[in-house]
Amino acid sequence: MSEELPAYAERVLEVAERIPPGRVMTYGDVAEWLGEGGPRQVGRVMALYGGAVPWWRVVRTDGIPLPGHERRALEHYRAESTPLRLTAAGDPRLDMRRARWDGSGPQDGRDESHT
DNA sequence: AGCTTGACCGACC
DNA sequence: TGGTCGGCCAAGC
Repeated sequence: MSEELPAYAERVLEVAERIPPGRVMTYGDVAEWLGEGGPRQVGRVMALYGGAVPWWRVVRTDGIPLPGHERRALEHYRAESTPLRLTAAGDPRLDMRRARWDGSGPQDGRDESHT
């Protein structure tokens, strides 16, 4: 029989669902936490099957909202109180320093050092 | 078997 | 802040 969902993809989605609200992980973080594959592989999985999980919590390291879904993503970020930051150009980007979640330990740490 | 592409990343300027 | 470059790994052609 054939698997509709590759085992690797299943693991990636599992991690994505594990990310607590108000927090995000980068593609690279997911790959590293998973211990296999790379950012691009994670990105591929998200592109294909990401619709079934909180895809807006998996982002690029630069914190730029997913192109093409910015509106949807920003709505979620606002609802989850995800740390955002406004650029000089006025573009909303994720405040990665505060929003990034390494996946280890409890989901806190939104307050560390200031600026 | 070789080249291109992609929901990437880090270094550099 | 933003553009370029090299590296990365798997899928498609």
